Amino acid sequence: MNAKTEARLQARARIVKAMAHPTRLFIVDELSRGERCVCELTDMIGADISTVSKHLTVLKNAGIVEDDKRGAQVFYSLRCTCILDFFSCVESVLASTAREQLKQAR
Amino acid sequence: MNAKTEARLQARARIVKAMAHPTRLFIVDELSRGERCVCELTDMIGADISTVSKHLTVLKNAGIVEDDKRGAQVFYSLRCTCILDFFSCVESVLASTAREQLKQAR
DNA sequence: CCGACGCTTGGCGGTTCGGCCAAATGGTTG
DNA sequence: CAACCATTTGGCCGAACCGCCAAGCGTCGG
Repeated sequence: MNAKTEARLQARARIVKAMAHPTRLFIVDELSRGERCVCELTDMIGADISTVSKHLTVLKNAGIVEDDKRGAQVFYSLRCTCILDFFSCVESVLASTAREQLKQAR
Repeated sequence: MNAKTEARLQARARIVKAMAHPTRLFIVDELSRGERCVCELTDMIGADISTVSKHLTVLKNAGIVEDDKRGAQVFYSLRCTCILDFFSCVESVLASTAREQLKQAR
């Protein structure tokens, strides 16, 4: 495995890792319906605001969301709606697993 | 966030987490070209064989790959080629980030 | 200018991850 | 059966992750 391949894999892994958490998946899904400020997301998630803020930082560092300060509030939005394709990819795997388990049970 | 939503998010996160490592991304990419035994993958990756075996276990538990013992060897293959859509999703984000950075530089 | 609000940052404790080594398992061969 | 091969499993240890709390910082209203 050469250095170039390695670098590309790490770049990809950085994106995937940023998505690899239930709360962050929720945030991405929610932002797909429009921008939200931190407190709105915090209300929905029900965790400490600092926790949510850190999740948002992770997504921002991965280039998945962007922030927009307006007054005292910070609004987050998806930087690239193509990230939503992730969900259908994941659902395909889940569906395929479910199918397989049904077959086993029969 | 109700229990049902929570459960769905965790199911999704399990899949995404299983992909969230450079070596495992490599394995999935390699398996997209056909089944491989553990030693073949180990040669390409250049890590300890036990390390590779554990990565494969992670992918198997997530339902992404399946194993087939034939004699002393174990051949792994993708259980669901839809997982390859992941790569294009990730590449879209990377491309969009790259575009943005070019714009900044200008 | 002071207090309240919205958010981020630092830090701590606990859990999980990731790598290697060593040992165990299972299959094949002589 | 013994030696050997391919692979898995257990264990260790350092690194990374996650959640909360506390403190810091910019903004707004009075």
